[in-house]
Amino acid sequence: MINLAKSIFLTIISKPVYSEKIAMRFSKSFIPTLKEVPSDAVIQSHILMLRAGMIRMVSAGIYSFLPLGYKVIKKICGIIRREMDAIGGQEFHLPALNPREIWEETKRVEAFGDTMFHIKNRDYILAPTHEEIMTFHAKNVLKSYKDLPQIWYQIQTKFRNEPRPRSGVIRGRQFLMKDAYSFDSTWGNLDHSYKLHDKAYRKIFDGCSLNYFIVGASSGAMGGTGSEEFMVKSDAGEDTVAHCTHCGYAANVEVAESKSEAKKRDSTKGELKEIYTPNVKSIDELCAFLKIDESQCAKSRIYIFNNEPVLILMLGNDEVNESKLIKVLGGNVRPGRPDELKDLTGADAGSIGPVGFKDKIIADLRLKDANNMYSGANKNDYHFGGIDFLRDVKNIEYYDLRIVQPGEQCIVCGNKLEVFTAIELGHIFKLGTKYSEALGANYLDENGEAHPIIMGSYGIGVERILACYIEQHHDENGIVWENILAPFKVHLIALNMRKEEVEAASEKIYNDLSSAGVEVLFDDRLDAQAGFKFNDADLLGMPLQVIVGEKKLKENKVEIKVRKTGKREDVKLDEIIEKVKSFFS
RNA sequence: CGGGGUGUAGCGCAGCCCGGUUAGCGCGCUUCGUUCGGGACGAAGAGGCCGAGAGUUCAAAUCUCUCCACCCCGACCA
Repeated sequence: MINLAKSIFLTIISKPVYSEKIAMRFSKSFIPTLKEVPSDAVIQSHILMLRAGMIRMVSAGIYSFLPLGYKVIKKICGIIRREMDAIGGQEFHLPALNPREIWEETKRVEAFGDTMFHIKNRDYILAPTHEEIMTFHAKNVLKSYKDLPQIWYQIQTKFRNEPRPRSGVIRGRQFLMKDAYSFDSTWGNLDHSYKLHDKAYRKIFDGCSLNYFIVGASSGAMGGTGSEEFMVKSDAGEDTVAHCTHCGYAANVEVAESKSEAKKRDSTKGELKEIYTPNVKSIDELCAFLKIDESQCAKSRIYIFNNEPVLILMLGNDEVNESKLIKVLGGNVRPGRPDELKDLTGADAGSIGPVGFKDKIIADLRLKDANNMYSGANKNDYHFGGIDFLRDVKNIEYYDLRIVQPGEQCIVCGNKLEVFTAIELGHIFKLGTKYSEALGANYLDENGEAHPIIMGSYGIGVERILACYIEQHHDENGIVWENILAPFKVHLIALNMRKEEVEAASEKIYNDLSSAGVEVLFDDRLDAQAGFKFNDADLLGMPLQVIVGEKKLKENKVEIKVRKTGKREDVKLDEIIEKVKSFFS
């Protein structure tokens, strides 16, 4: 008797207050699909989200999620929560509206500049991220080493006044971010928290069936332990990265390096000689004219740094990487204008060279101490041959200045590098004590000494997961959902609801599926043509389509179509549930 | 912020150069009928401040100026 009462009680208290509706009728749902492609969408994920009735634009970079799209967002958030909770994360919900004062304390009002939204009639800002508020709470609560470590996270709306929103939901002015913050007492413990996030992030992106790779963001060398970016290859990407599929080396091209052989010094000592080279401008023309290899040529580029000219020498057709150049010189660099080139050297681009150049010269490492080189003679239509960088040019400084090209050898393993653009999905970052110091978030150690809490911050763009997923999982007919993120598992299509037997059979299947716990979207629209329903089903892309038509019903069968493969199979009415369940198991 | 482009019905567009009936077309929507396994057909409808403002003119979607919005390329991107 007591046991019975207990079990009833447990049943009552364990019943969830609310659970997501798993079955929907198309005729009663707001899923405004579009046949035509909206003119301002360019990339596939944007086009398909609009066409599938998942989102609508309100203003540049501001989108509404419609029920179908929001359903997927909720699933993504579910996966994120699962993995964040698994590493001990605790979910918060912080305000988006923040007092500006706290942002002044960390000097980030200035740092964000125009990217931050400011409220006009109060001293508030709309938060672009939440280091400040999280640290504010940490300061008030985490007083002792016994309170640490902590992992706090939230899934919440961020506001950034992007100068140019683009690619639909990928770069918006308002977007959802999962942001997490770790609080530790030692740097070693921070390493641990960081690794936990690294692991969780891999599980999240794997769980979402995304094909991604990881870039050490802080430096090109593999040792970038302080920060990693989780990236997805995409033409809509905003970062260009070099990636080695063999060993996993990945780096932003701004810092990427490859194995490129330096020009070796010849044992024979050539004489410096001026050569008449009429109308020869490019390296290729020079090679053709003199019948030499591009590895014997030094290309010259003139940049202006703080109003001072700098001659940059590159081997053959290597291109100058301006990011690397800026790093070397220290900012404020621009290419020289044609008139400046003429004034400085007496020649136009194509005939410029290091011999006799009076100002600063820096060269790419591949050229170090090279001899017997060809380069411009600072006189139109003339080049020098036999240049010895030790003998004929003085004070050259050497740096890595070149842009990595596709197909070059990986700096780590020597296999071929790919170069492509990518979207940043997530970023994990060892913050250290920047915010805890600025806001005075200290804890007391075992000896009663105060130390700033050591922090990490970890972000994921929620909508980007969705957009990248669609970028990677679609075909010419629409979206192709894998089981995990699909808004519904089954798209049940009644081909002609006006036929009694079709209506009766599909209603029964609908009820059976939903009571079996299968998420099902039932296209019960009365007057839509078969083709119309098929195309909508392919566009929306649920993994399995169950097609109920008059013909097959005569044999007590329906057709099941797998969206991804297009494979069709006839299934007996009383075997549908079993068939569907085995497909998803 | 620089360069380019576009704003006309819910969506996609024509008309604009060269001003002049009631501003059109396709999709979608409403009603009726016929269709019903790959975006059907017929008939009848509804729906517009032609992005906003100012100007030129007898007359402006159309010409001029200003502004705004949106898209693309670039710059920027904690």
